[in-house]
Amino acid sequence: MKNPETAGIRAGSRFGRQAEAERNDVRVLYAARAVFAEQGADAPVSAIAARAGVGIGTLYRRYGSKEQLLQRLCSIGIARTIAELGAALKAEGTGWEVLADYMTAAVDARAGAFAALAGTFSLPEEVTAANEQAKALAERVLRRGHDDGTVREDVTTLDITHVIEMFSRYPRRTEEDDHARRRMLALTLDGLRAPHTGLPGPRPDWADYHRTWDGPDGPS
Amino acid sequence: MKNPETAGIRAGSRFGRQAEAERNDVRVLYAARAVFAEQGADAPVSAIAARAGVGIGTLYRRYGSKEQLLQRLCSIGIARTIAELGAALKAEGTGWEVLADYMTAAVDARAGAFAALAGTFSLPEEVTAANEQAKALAERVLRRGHDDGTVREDVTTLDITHVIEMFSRYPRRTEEDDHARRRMLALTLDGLRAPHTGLPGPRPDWADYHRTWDGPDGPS
DNA sequence: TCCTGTCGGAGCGAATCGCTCCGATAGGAG
DNA sequence: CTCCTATCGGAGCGATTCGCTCCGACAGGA
Repeated sequence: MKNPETAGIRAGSRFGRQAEAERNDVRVLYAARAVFAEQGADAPVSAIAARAGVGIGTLYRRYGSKEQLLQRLCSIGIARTIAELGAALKAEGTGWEVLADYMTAAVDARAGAFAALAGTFSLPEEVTAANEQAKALAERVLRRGHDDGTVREDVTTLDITHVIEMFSRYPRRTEEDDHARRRMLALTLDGLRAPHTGLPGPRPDWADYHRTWDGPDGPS
Repeated sequence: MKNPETAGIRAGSRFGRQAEAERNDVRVLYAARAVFAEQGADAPVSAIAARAGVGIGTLYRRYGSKEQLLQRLCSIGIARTIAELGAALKAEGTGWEVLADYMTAAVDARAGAFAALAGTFSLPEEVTAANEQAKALAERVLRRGHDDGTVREDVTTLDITHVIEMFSRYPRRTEEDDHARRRMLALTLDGLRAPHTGLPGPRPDWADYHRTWDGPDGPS
């Protein structure tokens, strides 16, 4: 690591400690995405380190602060969103189908999870620029649905953004949470058009719901 | 207050300090509902006291703990929900219209706001009993929509509950939040049926949205 | 004037969090 | 094998926050 040219370029080192460091980098990123997705963006950094199977010190050597880690995740997330929007533009199917697929993928990836702390940390300039790009792409995807008459005319891309953000924030503590979220998203997506299709999966179960309120130790 | 028969019965004292104490009781309840609605149920007790224009000591003399205050609010909330469901059963209109009105009112009142902390505090027995009653009433309201064919057959009352809870948790920091929430709820409600009606209000504005991310001091 | 009950908030103890610092250790060079 | 260096893991610090207690101030009623 004494050669400054290779500093920050990690794709080449494959053996020994450098390889471990490299693995830890991506493990931390995956863990951070998962933990922030499950517990919200004010989750403790220690939880991320634990999830990654890594010490706190290791985490902080890569990402100088929690804010920098969040920025890195935002950067990755918006890049992914842009890629998916680009793919949606080339995809086959009606405008509604393409839009629904994109929104489903975005919610699954929690693309709007960080909207909850809007204004609490600064966004890298590249991210705000990428956001503009994503907005323009989304406009084109939505227009396609408007043009072929499969998406109602009175929805805008900002409505789409709000929906993705709200569903991204929905908790995922249990499988029932996932199930409920998918059904609600299907409802909302059907609200974008007519006629309706069926809701996904079996009907939700009140027993599972009650377990959530009872806590892990059964009813009080 | 030396007569035990009048202890806890406050509707009679109208003058002096007892009247002030009485006013403070309801001001605290209103403030608690508002603060929990805006900041979530983990909002600090001091914020409630400040909102009510009351000292913390005054608040704690009425409600021995934050948990008791939450329980009181749950009790009031479920009673209100039951009353609205009863009214919905007698209301005129199609099954979808009645259901949509009820759900809109429930979301406006944040009837599902406390679901976020399910399992973190114990529910009074009366509340769990009232919940069962509300569930039965909701079943009848939904059945009406199924019977007259205005509500799709594959939604259940638990779906309705999930929708109310999710929208109840949606933040309300600005008017734009309210606006976005109303539009999304209209979308989801339309997802319950066909054909569609229009979304409420003007189209959302990206400029307002950006202000949220920029924070109170403008863009970075 | 005195007493009773109410009010408001300073502040305590506990819990949590972001982050630093350092001893332990694994791997490569000689 | 020995030594050196880069990396790892986590104890713990300082700051912050929160629920709650405690007490001095004070407004009526007798």
